[in-house]
Amino acid sequence: MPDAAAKPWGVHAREVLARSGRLRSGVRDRVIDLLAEQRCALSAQDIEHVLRQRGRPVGRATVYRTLELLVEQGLAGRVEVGEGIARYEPLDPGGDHHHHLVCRSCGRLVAFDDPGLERAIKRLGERLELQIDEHEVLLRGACERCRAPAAV
Amino acid sequence: MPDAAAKPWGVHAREVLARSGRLRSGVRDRVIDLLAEQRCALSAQDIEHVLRQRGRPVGRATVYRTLELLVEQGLAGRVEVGEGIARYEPLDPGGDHHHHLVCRSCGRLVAFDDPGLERAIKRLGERLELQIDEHEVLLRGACERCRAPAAV
DNA sequence: TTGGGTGCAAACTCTTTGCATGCCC
DNA sequence: GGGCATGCAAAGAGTTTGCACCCAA
Repeated sequence: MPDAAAKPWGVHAREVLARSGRLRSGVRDRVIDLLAEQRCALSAQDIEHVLRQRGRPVGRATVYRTLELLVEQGLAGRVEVGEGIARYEPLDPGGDHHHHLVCRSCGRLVAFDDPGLERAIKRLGERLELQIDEHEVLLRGACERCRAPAAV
Repeated sequence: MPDAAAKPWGVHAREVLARSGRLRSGVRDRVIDLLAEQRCALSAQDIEHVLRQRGRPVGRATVYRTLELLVEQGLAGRVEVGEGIARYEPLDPGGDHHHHLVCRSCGRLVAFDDPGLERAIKRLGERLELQIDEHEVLLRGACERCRAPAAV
């Protein structure tokens, strides 16, 4: 998730791409801006749809290629929530990260972070003979909206 | 993972299916037996290949239908490690569960369990306004074999 | 001008579905 | 005999690739 207090993610992303020798382009700018607006992950198709709705249609292949590039450069993360679709989200350059809950009722993806969980995973890595480079926690259940529909 | 000390998973699975009014069949028996042998998850294609190698070719559709049935009945679990392929593993009737590490070098899936991790997730559910029905933890890194190749 | 970027369409992979045939009870 | 189970092939969904055209530097 972008850290608004420091440098906006979009700016950071463009800098990293420029530094890696990539040309700047309209499509990449639009994809980056769209991701920068998000609080959570979007699928490639979401991105294609939104950009089309905004009157800036983009080729599907280009969306995938741009996302691949962002992931390669460590700018975006790929989240797999199952069902065979990948979602992408901006990654905090500071290294902070979070996990997701997929709501069974509304399908919404809710982000959260939890130091206790991080600690448990760190200890686990020490306990086992494993080297853990990355971890992903996915919860399935009901989000706060769907859990207490009457309260809303 | 099957609990060998109690009733073998394969026996349990056949009983559950029979109780739910399903016909017994050769293909289902073979898929159940193959899963029962495994220490960890297999993909639908793995299953198809192994059964073909054993001289008992099975239609792809039937494999998927059988796996779907096992998941429906709570007998098997679907593990999504990304890359768009689903893997299936026998589920301990006792409710015990574990998580996985995908090895970056050899692609092996290693199962592990960790009470600390379970506790952290339980607390997390209490802390947030979320109802957590299920959780999945996926680690990526190096398994013990690939981490210390010289030691083996 | 030139090499990277883009879009279209076709290819690919994993999975699901339709339908005729086969087998269990 | 009746219905579920099976297999084949075709359909689907998401993603990747090939290739000709376009644009930024």
